[in-house]
Amino acid sequence: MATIYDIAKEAGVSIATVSKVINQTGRISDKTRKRVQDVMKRIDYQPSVVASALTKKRTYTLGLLIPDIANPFFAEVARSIEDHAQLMGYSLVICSTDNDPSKEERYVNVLRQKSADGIMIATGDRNDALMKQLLKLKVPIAVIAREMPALAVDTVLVDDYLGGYLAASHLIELGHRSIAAIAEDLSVMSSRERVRGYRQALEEHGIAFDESLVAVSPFHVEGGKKTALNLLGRPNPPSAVFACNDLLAIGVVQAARERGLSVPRDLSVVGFDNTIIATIIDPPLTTVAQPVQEMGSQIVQLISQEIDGNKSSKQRIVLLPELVVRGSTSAV
Amino acid sequence: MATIYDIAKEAGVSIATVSKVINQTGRISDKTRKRVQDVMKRIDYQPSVVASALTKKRTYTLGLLIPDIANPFFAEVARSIEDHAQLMGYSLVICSTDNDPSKEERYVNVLRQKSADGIMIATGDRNDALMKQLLKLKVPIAVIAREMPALAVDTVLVDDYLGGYLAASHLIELGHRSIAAIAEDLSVMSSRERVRGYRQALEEHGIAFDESLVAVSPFHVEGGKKTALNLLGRPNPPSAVFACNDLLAIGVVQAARERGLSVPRDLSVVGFDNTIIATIIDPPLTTVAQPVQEMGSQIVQLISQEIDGNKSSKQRIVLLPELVVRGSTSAV
DNA sequence: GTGAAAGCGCTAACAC
DNA sequence: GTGTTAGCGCTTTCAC
Repeated sequence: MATIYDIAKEAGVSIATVSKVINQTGRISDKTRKRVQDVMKRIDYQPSVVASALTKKRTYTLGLLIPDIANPFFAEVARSIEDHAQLMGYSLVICSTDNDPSKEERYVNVLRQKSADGIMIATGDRNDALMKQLLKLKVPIAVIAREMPALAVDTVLVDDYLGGYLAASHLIELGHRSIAAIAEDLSVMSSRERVRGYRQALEEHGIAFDESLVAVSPFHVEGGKKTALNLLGRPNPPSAVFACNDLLAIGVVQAARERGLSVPRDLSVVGFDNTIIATIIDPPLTTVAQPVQEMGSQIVQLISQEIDGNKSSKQRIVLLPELVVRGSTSAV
Repeated sequence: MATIYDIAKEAGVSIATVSKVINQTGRISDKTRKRVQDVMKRIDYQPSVVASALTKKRTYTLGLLIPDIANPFFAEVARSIEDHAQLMGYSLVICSTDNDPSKEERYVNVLRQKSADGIMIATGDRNDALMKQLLKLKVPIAVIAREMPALAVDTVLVDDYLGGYLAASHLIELGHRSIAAIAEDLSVMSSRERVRGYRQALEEHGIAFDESLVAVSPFHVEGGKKTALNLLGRPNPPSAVFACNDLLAIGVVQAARERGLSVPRDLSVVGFDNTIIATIIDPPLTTVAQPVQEMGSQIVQLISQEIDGNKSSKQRIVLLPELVVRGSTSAV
């Protein structure tokens, strides 16, 4: 690998001069700049970020903590973040934690050792100890698609409450009165908010809230299916289900099928996230869309401001979800 | 951030000693080792990888070039690679290139500047210039799920030919005689091989190969759908379709539905990859499974050996695909 | 406009 | 067993 010394020698200047043309700092005559640039191009010289990081204290690397990159929703979020990060000159290190606090901690330590410029977090609601630590260490962090109510931290998320409200309202307008909800995990804020929005819609329309219609499920297809099978096996099964994410919703659709029910004729289903999956299944899923592109853009914005230090106070950016009506819902 | 000097001072030793306990090199008495370790723990000291990288020439970072992390197949591959990389002490920088040579080049330059220890490539078949360059630069590389026939480079992939053969044989055994194939892109080796396997199966069973039944399509759902609509609109539509990946297969299923055909009663469909999507749709998709876990494990193995230099020659590891029979295929 | 030199946090050779 | 010291490839002051 060529170093700055090779370039300097070849161009007949000092390494300081080369450094200045690389970083476009100081004042260099057009003539020497051109000469240096030519040499760099000819040698195919790539300045070492690791060397410059040592003095500049910048690695141009961002960590992304997510539950699982193989989960379609988070994969889409990651892609959006990657693109925006790239535009701002950052690379992305992905860290799939499975929401496991010990993996979270291990990954955070790796990111610290590698001097990541910032860490974006979409995992570990329960683990606010982690974030407190990061905050104390002054590591720039930003949270996406999660809510950390008690912590002063930059956040971008969707209005989950509104999302739940939109989903339930849609079903109510279609004439449904017995609407179940399947949540991922009520200890997770966003899940709770979605259910709260659902409940609010019911109440506004004078529908009594039935606690037993709210179920909690592991957040994958199987979980949704099992939970829905229970719900549908009740004496008075619901005519519609609001699932807190698309994977759960698919599970509900599968459960309906297994019970010999047709979606949407016998059972309406609304999901959440609007992942690729929602468009792929049959019937296509009515779901609450998160503006993933915008979220990626905003979080990269937030963390890069945080890194640059031109940021007086923390922000919480709340984006509005949108209901996407497809084929999995219909009038009773 | 605490440095090695802080630890040394606090523990009353030299920085060399601290370095030795960090790296478990040299000989240190148990007593001083313990003292140093205690201090490190107390201060929550994280050794700087960027500083050590400068002398060790190791960043413990691997680049992963893929078409799109939001594509379920590649997301699953990435997850597998991430896990195995982590076990070997490496972090993963993901680079979604959209198969765009200019993005590939940009990402490769970033990875070089950051001194990534190695680059894993699952993108850009056409772009063997890129790989030649990397090879010449002595950057450790390994290719996954792609084939670079003319290049001496470590590779792990599935036997695509066998995969196509398995898919077609399955359909033939079910009594199908008019079997279409939809390929992603015939300039891509793996696609070509899958079609070749399909063709071989036909010939072995004395079924005349009909060129017009092989179609090429953009590799997403919409593409598969459009292509399948054409195929199904022919005077003698096929009774079965082998699609070269699950996304295309979904498109075929959607097309069938649009034509009022039932899958598998009127049309059998086989996919490739066995992504989460195959299990989610209705009917669940019969598909050729790639052993994603094993592939991730193998490629990390290969590249880490390459990095460590204990590797005399390049290898090409060919894993065997397996047909997973689900509900999208049936006898004619 | 340009260059000399100190220093970023660490490793590794060598001395003791 | 432990410490001294010269780099690793770059940035940044400060002189000229």
